[in-house]
Amino acid sequence: MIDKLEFLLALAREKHFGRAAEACGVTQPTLSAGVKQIEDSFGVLLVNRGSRFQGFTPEGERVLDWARRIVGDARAMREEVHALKHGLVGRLRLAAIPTALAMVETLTTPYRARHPDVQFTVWSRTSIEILAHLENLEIDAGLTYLDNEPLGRVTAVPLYRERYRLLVAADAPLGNRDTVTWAEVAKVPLCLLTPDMQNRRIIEKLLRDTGVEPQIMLESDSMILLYSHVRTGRWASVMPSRLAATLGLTDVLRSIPITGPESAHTIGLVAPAREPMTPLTAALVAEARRVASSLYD
Amino acid sequence: MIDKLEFLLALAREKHFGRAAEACGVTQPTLSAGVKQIEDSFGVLLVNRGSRFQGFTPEGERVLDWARRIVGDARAMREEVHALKHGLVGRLRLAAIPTALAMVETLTTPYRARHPDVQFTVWSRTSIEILAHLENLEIDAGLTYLDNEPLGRVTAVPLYRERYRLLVAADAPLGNRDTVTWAEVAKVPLCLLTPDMQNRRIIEKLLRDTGVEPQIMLESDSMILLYSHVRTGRWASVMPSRLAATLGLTDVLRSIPITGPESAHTIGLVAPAREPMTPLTAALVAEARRVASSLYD
DNA sequence: TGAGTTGATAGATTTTATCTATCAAAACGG
DNA sequence: CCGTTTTGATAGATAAAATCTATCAACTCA
Repeated sequence: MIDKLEFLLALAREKHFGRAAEACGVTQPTLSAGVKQIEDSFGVLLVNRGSRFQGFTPEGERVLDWARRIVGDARAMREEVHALKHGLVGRLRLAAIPTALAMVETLTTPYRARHPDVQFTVWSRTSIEILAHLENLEIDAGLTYLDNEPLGRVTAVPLYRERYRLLVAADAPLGNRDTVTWAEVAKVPLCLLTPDMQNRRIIEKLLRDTGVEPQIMLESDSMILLYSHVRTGRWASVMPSRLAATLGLTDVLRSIPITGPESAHTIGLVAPAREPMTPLTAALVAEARRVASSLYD
Repeated sequence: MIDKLEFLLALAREKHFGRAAEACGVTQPTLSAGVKQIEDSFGVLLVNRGSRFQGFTPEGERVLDWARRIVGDARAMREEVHALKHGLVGRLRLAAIPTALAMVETLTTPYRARHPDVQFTVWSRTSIEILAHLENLEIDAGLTYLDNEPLGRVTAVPLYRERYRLLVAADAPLGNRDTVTWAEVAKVPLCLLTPDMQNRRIIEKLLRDTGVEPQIMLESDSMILLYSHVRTGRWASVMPSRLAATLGLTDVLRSIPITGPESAHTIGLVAPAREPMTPLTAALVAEARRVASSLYD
């Protein structure tokens, strides 16, 4: 039964019987039969078909919701029993928004000191993708904005607040200033994240609110790419202050506080609101709570 | 997998492989194999055995906890899908403490008016049994005390407060009074519920607190039996006022308010804290919230 | 129209689940 | 202390299911 529910989850993820089957490690007829069996046992069609996958019926959506929970609980049960016997061992699957990637270390380092046998996989994702992956049990926790998108059924631990700085060469326009305003920044050609990133949307709104149309000369989904451009001293960018500090400055590069309208954007850890959580995730949330006090201002 | 977890739940209930198997509708070797299979898949012993069932290991208790949730969620999923197709149909399994039995009607009658196809099974149980049955998924909801025993993971809806009256013949001692005190009641020979009932313990404490050793002439787990004795006019009892009113008085029988220390005992509906609840249970909780306002004072 | 995609179906095969029958160990009772 | 009963494990046979390969029909798109 639970494996059939996993078929459904894979189908929701892949929107394709063949690929869902592959993801589950079975053949396509097996997955089709599994889905059909759930439908028969419930006496309701769950998937709209017509020579191809066409989404779920309303009943299917409800079953999907339950399936996520049941499958998640079943995994949590396995993990907990395993932890009782072998201690905290396994792999935590995390995702973080690009501007928070450099902060992941503040969680993983003390976590590893406490639980040396836990391994990590960390993906760089948009805030929306992080919530979707959390929902689909593809990650155990995420680092993302807590105060914008609706979060859903998650436990959230605030970690710190994003404040922005202009990264610019000392000999470029504005490069000699101690502080700048958003209105001034809006007139500088910038390198920013791609528009699917919430950070880009936040910064772009702050810039536009000054009445000036910002010039985005270069965009990327990689902070490393942005930073490597800015480092040449020939490009400018706006970055969270902590990130700028982590990446480090050169003698030609300055990180200048931006004054003016402060928009509060809290970044924190999000994990499924499962009670109890899996031991690995529970330990991460505990670590986040500990770390939060030393970061948050 | 889920059916194996049901085996575990049955075993926890019956504490006996043979009876658990019978309860699941399988043979004993089948159930034994099912339990063993879970143990193998987790790599941990869950049940202490030694020629007979000897309880669960610590890991077993944890698995049991998860199993209750997973099995409950799986049932809720089935019920919800069924309700989407056929409306609210099925059977609600309830239990109530004896003194609340006469109040069940205030929930079931309006419920039935709204959902005519739902059937009911109602058991008379002690407050402790009700919580245990709720835990074991043997009932969907219960009517019991909300403010004494620890309730556990349940949703509780307060319905009304139990206040006590002396039921006594008009020509018996105290029979001519408009009010009596607990100290006076303690000197009258009484019929009460058996000591496993919380109501008995509550009343007995109120009586003892007056310093007099109460005389319990007759005890039973059935309110009907107590009432039929009191109705003869030759026995006396202490009952919640609402119950006395429901059962009705005769011309020789009086229901006299008891003054003195008021101990608050709220009675309410308890249902599993599942999110979302099964549709049948959700409707009952909704009904309870509606009814509560008209009952509670 | 023809190649490529997609999911359902048929039939064979393997795997799993379950049953009956039996056994060994412990508990019980005189 | 010895038969009897209770209890859960085990063996072997059988039934049920899950899964695979191969194929098909419907649709899509160039």
